[in-house]
Amino acid sequence: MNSPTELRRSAVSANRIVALTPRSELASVEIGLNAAIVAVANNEPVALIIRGESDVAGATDGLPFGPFSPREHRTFEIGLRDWVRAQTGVELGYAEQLYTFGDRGRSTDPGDVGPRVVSIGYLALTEAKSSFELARGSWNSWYHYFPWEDWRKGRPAILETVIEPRLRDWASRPATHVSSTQPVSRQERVRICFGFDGASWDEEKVLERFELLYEAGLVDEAARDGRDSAKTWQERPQLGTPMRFDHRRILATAIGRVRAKIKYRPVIFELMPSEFTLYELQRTVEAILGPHLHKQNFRRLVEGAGLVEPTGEVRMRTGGRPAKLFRFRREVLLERPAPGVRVKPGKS
Amino acid sequence: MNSPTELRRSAVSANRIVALTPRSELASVEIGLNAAIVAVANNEPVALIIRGESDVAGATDGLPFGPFSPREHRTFEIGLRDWVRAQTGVELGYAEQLYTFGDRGRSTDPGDVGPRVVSIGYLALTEAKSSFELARGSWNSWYHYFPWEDWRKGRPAILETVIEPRLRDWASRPATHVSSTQPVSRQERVRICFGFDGASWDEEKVLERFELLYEAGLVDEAARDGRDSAKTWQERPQLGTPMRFDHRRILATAIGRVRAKIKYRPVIFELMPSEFTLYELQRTVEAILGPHLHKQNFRRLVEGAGLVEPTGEVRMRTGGRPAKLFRFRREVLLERPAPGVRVKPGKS
DNA sequence: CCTAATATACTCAGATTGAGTATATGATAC
DNA sequence: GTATCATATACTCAATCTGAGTATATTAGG
Repeated sequence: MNSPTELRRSAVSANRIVALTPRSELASVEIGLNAAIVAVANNEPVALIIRGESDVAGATDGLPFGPFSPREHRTFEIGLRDWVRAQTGVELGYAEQLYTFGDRGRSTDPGDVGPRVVSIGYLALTEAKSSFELARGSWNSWYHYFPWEDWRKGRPAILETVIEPRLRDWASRPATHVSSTQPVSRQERVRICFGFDGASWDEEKVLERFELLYEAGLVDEAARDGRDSAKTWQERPQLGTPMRFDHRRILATAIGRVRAKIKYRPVIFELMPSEFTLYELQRTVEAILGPHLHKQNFRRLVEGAGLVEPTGEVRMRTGGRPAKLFRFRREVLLERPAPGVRVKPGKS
Repeated sequence: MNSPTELRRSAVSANRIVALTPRSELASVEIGLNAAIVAVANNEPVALIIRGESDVAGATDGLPFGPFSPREHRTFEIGLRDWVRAQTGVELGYAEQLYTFGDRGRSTDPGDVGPRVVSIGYLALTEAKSSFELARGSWNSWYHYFPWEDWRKGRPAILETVIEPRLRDWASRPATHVSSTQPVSRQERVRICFGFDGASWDEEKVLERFELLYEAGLVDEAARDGRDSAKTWQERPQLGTPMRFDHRRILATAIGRVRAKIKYRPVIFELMPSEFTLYELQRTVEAILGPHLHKQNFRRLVEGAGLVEPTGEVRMRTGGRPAKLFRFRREVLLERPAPGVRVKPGKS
C-alpha cells in the first residue's frame, strides 16, 4: 500500500558500496524479520503470538519472526509473507514496514563484535481467523502486554495505582547519565506520555510510553537487559506480560502505527469482513483506538466521506431495528487524497 | 524525537536468534546508512549531495552514506551522526529513520548469493549552513532531482509536455507481469499519483510518483537497473537528475515524509534560525510544501496554535512595515498532543 | 399491542476555515 | 517633509465542520 514495491536495488549499487568500504569495518550482521500481525476478534484487538521457550526473565511470548535469507527472497516483504505462511498458516494481506531496530544490548560485553541481529519490524493487518486455522501461535489481546493502553472502560486503574507513583519516583531521581542533549526533563516526559497533571492522553504514543517504562526499569525486559535502574526487579510488580527479545517494543510500535494510520488511511477495512454494519465498524475502530465514539457522528463521518456503500441487505437479530449492511468502497482511494476514519473521542 | 532512543536490544535476544537460525540460511549482509539531509536556503529546499564517480548510467550525485559498523556504534543513529560529521562537517540535529531498503537488483545474476547491501535511509533536518562550512558535498535544490514536484510557480510544465503523454502511453500497454494481486489499473495509478483528469495533486505522494516513473522506465535509474520497459532509454528525455544507487528513491521518501510531518509535528522549526518573522516561516513552509498559503490565515494558525512567541524585537528593512520577530515555543510539545503547521493550500 | 433495544434521521449551537477588506508603519522618491 | 509604495498586521464575515443532543423507525419478546 505505501511500501515501495517495485524498485529494485541495483547490483551495481551493491557492488559499489562494498568496493568503497574496507572489509574490516563491516562486522557481519544478520537480518531478522519480525511481524506484528494484528486483527480484531470479538471487539478485542489481538496480535498473533508464538509461544517459545522461556528466556532468562521467564518471558515466553513472542512475535512470529524469521531470518531474511537474501538467496531465497527478492524483497523483505516477500520473505516475510513466505515464512509467516509457512510458520502460522496465515496469508498476509496488508503489510507495511515499521522500523528497523539495531541497538546493541546494554549487557553486552563492550568488546563484543560478534554478529549482531538487526530486526526489521513489520505491521500486518488481517481479518481474525479462528484459532483452529492457525498452524501455530494464538491470537492474544494486545492489552495483555499493554494493560495501561486499554481505555475501553475508562482510565485503567493500573495507571493510578502502580504506574504513576513509580514513575514519579523515578522522575524525581536524577538521570544516571546527565545528557545535555536531553531537552525535556524526566518529569515532563512522564507527564506528557502518561497524561498526568491534566495533560491529555494521546493514544498514539504507545511506543513512547513503553520506552519510558523501560528506561525507568519498570518492565521485565529492562531488568533482563541489565538496565541499572532495574536492579531491584524482584520487588517490582509486573506491568503487562513481558515478551522475548525486543518484541514488546515492536508490538508497541505496531499499535501506535495502527492507531495513527486508521485516521488517514482506510486500513480499518483490512480488519473487517467484506460486509458489516456501521456499528460493527465502529466497535472495531474503538477496539483499536480505545475510547468511545459518538455513534451518530461516526456514521455521518463514515458515510459522508464515501468510505462505504450499502449492500442493500440488512442484518436481522441485532436486538432492535435491523442494521443495514455496508461494504468498503475501494474507489475512495481513487477519489480522495487521504481517506480515513477521522475520529476524535466523543460520548455515547 | 520520535525515534526509539533508549531501548537496547539485549545480547540475550541476539544470541537466541542466531542460535535458532541455521547458519547456512543466512547469507551475510552489509548495512549501509544513508542520510537525506534537508535544509532550506534562500527559500529553496535543498539536500546535502555528495558528488562521486559516475556510475554506468552517468549519475554522479548521491546522498552521504556510510557503513554501519556494530563494533563502533551502539545505535544506527549514533553511527549516522558520527560519519556525517566526519564526512561533511555537518552536526545533525533532528534525525529520524525513514525506511530500510533491501531489494535485490533485477540485473543481478539469479544465482547471486554474494553479500547484499541493506540500506537504512534516514531523514535529517538542519538549518542551512553556507557551503563554505561544508567539508564535503553541496546543497542542491531537491527540485533538481524532482522537477515535477516544484509547484511554486504553478503546475510544472514538464507534467503536460513530457510526463503525461509518456505515462499514458505506458498505462495503455499491458503490464508485463500480469499480477492478479494488483488491484488498481495502471491508468488509475497514474491518474491518482499525478493528478490527471481532474484528480487532485497530493504533495505527499513523492515516493509513489517516483516509483511509477521508475516502473514505467522513465527515469535513468530504471534503465541502469535493467528494467525491461526502459530498454529504449537513449530516446528518453531525462526526467530530473539521476542519482547513484537508489538514492533518488531515498530522497523521494524523505521529501514525502517532511511534507507530511510538518503538518502534525513542529519540525519546520528545525529548518529555521532561532529568530524569524512569520513571513519567513511561511516561505519556509511553502518551500517544502509547494503551493502558496494565505498569509493572514497562516499567521492566525501559527499564533493561535501557540507555536511561536514574539521576542519583542522587530526586523527593519523588510521593504515595508517592520516585522515582529518570533521564536519557537518549545513548550507546545508539552501542551498539545500533535502540534504542527496544519496548512492547506490557499491564495495569496 | 406494549415495551425494550437498537438503528437511523434530523437539529442546532459553537468552533473552525477560507477568503476578503482595512489599517499600521517604515523606506524611498521627489 | 510629504506622497507613495511595500510590506506587516488586524479585523470581518460567510460557509463549513463538529460535538452533542433529540426524535423517529423497526425489530423482538412478552
